[in-house]
Amino acid sequence: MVTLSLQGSHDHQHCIRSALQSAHEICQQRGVRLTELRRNVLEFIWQNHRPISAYDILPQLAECGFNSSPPTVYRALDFLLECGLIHRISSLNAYIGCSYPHQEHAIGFFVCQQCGIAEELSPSLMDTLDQQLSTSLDQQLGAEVKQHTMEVTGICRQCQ
Amino acid sequence: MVTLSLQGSHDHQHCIRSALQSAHEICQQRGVRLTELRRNVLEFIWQNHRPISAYDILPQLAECGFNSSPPTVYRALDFLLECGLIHRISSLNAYIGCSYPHQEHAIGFFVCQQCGIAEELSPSLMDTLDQQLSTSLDQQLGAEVKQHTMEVTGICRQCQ
DNA sequence: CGCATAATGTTATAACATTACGCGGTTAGT
DNA sequence: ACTAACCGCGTAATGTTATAACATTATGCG
Repeated sequence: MVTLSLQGSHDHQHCIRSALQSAHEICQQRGVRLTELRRNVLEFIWQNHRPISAYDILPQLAECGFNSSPPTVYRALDFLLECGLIHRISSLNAYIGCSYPHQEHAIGFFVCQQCGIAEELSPSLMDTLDQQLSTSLDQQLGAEVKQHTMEVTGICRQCQ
Repeated sequence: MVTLSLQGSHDHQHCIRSALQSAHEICQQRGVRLTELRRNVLEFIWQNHRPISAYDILPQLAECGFNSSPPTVYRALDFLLECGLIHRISSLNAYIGCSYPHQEHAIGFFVCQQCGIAEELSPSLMDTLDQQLSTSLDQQLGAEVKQHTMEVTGICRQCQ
């Protein structure tokens, strides 16, 4: 699933449905429960391709009649992160849906400085970078790479 | 200046002196003032190769007789960031001295999960990654890269 | 049913960062 | 030398993000 969110308009309802469907499959596969609360949080995150903060989710939970205190949303976020259904963009303290939930992959994002939209870097691109990195880090520092996250900022096509 | 902090023991006094010397030069060059407060903060950050949080710096400022309230330290941090003398590692909410203060460069770090030490990725490695990225992002998203930060975690040589 | 465990509710607090206002010293223009 | 503008810093208050600790409710299983 590739969202193409930066490549012009798209059927975002499709993104949402697809994300929920994937979540369903992955949770089933893992034997964990996609509860209503968790599904709601995931849906809020998928409202658009903009990273959303934990505290922006809280009032939306309140509207749906859920308890809305920080632990509630953070527990749901932790669960979704754990399942690889969402990612955290640490430079923004914000969360965003994973565009490639069915594959293990290194995590990277392009974030537009202007409009705030974010697009996940493709696993294949991340793989390429990964190889460069692993080799170089081993050579230069004798260090072993476990995981990496990458946050690139720039100007997206629409804003140019 | 390459710190080699992950490659075994090193003369850390040299790191500190070198960092302060560079800071002096760069500030002079830019026509900005490296005040006592700012120099002290830089020195605290260079105590070791571990990222340090803003709130860890505060009590140390207090010991030296400086005012110690958040704005004081954040102003100094902003100044040092602006001058490229330190970097912020956003996944840790922490700050660390720049190992390559004399060159403009993309910013990346290796962080050891075990011991917390951090090492800046060399500008040459970052350049290589940069090229990959710029090309791919242009092709895949039509987006233009302005800046990127990279945070890689793993196990350093000492901890292996 | 009765139990173990998972999920959520609730209260409080920790950790990180910024806004707003003011004051004293330095400096540039007249 | 006067003074207006700016810079660096002090201070108080507040905003934002995240977690700890404990209580309660829901779910699944023997």
